[in-house]
Amino acid sequence: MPQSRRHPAGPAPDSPAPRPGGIAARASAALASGAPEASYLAGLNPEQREAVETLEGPLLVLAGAGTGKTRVLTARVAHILASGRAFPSQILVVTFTNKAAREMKERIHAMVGDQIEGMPWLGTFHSIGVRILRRHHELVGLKSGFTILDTDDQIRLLKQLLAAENIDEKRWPARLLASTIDGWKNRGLSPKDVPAGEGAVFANGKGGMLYAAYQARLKALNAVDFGDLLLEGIRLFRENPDVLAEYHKRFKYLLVDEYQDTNVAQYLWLRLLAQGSKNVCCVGDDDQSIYGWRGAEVDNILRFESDFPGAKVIRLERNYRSTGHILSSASHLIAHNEGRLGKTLFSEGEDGEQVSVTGAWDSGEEARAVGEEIEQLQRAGHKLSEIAILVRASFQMREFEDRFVTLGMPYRVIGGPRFYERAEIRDALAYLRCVNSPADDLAFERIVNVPKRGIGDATVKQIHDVARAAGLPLQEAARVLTQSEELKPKVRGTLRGLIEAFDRWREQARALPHTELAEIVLDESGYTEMWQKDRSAEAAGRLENLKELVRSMEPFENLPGFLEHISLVMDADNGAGEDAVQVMTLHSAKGLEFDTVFLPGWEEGLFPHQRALDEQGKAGLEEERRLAYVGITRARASARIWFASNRRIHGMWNSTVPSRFLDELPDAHVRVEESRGGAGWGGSSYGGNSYGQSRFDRAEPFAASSYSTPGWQRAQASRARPGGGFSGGSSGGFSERGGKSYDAGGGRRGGPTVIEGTLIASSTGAPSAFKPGERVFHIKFGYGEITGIDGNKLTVLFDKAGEKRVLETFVEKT
DNA sequence: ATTTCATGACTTTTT
DNA sequence: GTCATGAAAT
Repeated sequence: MPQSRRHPAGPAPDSPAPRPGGIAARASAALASGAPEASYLAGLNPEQREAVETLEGPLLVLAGAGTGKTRVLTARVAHILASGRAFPSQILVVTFTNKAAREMKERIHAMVGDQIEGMPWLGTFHSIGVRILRRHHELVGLKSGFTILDTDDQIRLLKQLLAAENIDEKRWPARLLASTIDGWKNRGLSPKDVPAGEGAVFANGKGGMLYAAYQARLKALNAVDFGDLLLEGIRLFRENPDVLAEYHKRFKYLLVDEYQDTNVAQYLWLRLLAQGSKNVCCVGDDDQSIYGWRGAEVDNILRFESDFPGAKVIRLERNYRSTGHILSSASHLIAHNEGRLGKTLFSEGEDGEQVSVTGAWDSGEEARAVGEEIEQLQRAGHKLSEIAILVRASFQMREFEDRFVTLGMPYRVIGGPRFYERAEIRDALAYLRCVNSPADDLAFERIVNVPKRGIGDATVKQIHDVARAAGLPLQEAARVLTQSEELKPKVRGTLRGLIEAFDRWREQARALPHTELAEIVLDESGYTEMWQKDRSAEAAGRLENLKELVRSMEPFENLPGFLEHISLVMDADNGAGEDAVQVMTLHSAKGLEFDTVFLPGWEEGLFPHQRALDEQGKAGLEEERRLAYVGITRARASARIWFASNRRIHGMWNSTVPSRFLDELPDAHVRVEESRGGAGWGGSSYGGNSYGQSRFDRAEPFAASSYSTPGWQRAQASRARPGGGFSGGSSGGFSERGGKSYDAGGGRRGGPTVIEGTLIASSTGAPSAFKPGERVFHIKFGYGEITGIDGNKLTVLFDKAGEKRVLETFVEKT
């Protein structure tokens, strides 16, 4: 690592002392004189290399899917350091997620070694935002040690405000107000900036006022929400030019990842900081902008050149991930969008396998067939962790999960409720927050009656009244109240017990390590016991989570340190690595890649989602299309798209029409397949033939729907075509206009309906160790009673989940 | 104060 | 159909 030696050893990392001239000159001289190429440049293609080496002035790197965007960012940091143009502490690197920040950190570490230790300004927008606010808290009217509210706290606070204003929470839910305020904050609007008309939309003109009241409450609680971390930062910079100037001096180079996801507030924040050195490098892909619904402005990336005068744009179009057919399909699809900066991805790899499109009769068959294909892949030696199922909406996951549970196929759901969002974790954290800070009213409110200890709404209201009257935090108010005669003796006793417990824990906190303290708190509060008594399926997992929480505290110095970290980093590393099929939404798949990707549910209404079309019109459609593009480009070698002809929506069975996106795929790169599993596999898991019959009843107009016209037209056409039958047969239905024709799986089913029962009957084996009537426990479904046994498959009536068929290896006797 | 019942929503999700 | 939330019943 020659670059580490080039670095001056003299000044402390944080000292600005810029004397890059001499070093830079030496570095470039070394490069020019044909010195051995720096290791971080090895293997970069010409465009990547240009993006790494163009250090001065604004730069936009348009990096298509799989073109080595992170590689460029990390190499660029290495290059800045190696050339001695800046100290590690003078580089600002912002990402969106903690995960991205972590990965970036690791990869930079691999390149530059310990210099990464001197980079405190690598993190998410929000973590850097807090860092700045903590340094200048007094300038924005906050006391040191201000707390950061999570969404739950936010909603609770808003509910109180709505109640105080006598606004009907039914008609104007706090949740809606929260997202409205969030939206304003995303757009960089403080209460006075909200256009009057917009502020009036909520609760008959009270929206703007509520926003202002909310901000006032935050200040009173010495708290900020996530939006404030940026918004207050912007205000700080605008009102204090000297502070801004300090940061201008500090940040010589700014790097931004996933620029297409920035919202207006983030853009403003960044622009203020970038006005200093002007060396701002944004990396992103307008075609992967899929977060418009939470405030991301594709416009930011489209406007980059005019926002940052003199900006240079470099396109990375050489794809290293996917095979030819996959890449061509994705490119052809995304080309239907207008308003793109435009990139043409190419690869030098092989064409590989075509993208397959398969129709299934219904979502159940879709899951079954996909499950079967995965079993085949597994038998062929594919790793399960290289197979992903990417769905549009999370409700689609359940059917796959159920299927995998039945098959005994290991799977892992990515996303879903995150670790720190789980109720038990939030409760535990609320206890710790109360110990840490007696003034944390929101935390106190959360746990005052968890576990149930008889302190209900009425008592809480009394505490509130005392608190408001005396200007005390809730905990202190509660203490005062227990000293008075106002409470019933029983309630008074328990409340006093709780307050005393907190006092005791606070005392112990001085002496004990914080992990031990946490265990004591959870134990003595009765919280652990509450879950131990719980007989539901999740209880065991929750207790496990609590243990995990305590473990996760270990690396931290003390309790406050841990709590600060937690409020920003709401994710935990859910132990990856095991060999399991990955199930997730398209959104959470961004940035990942797999050998094989299944893309189920490509039907009008689901994908593109009806609501995106209704609410956002063309912009919504284009974002959905970008989502489709993201989905296809996740695949290295195999992309398999599915659609079902029937799907249950809100509990009702609906006929569906294949997605218009299927029309937009290029014929040459797509292979239309018939659903595997034909007769004998179709049908429902209920095993009832009444359902099989109804299938035929409903099937007629839809099963053979060709999709060479846009979705809704197709729907009209197929309805208007009574002769168009399901009986198209295994020849693959018929096609209009010579276009592609998709035959839903049901189409080739000519004979009598064979239900899954045949399969079950054939799976006889050794006598089961279980008996009907026995109580069992299942990791996913909880407790239940065996109602039937068939070989190694049990039918169990679960207390919570209803009747399910499961493999006996997945249950244990209770 | 707690349990049970009914009502309504039901895309995506980070910080 | 299913889940969460809020109001009536206990």
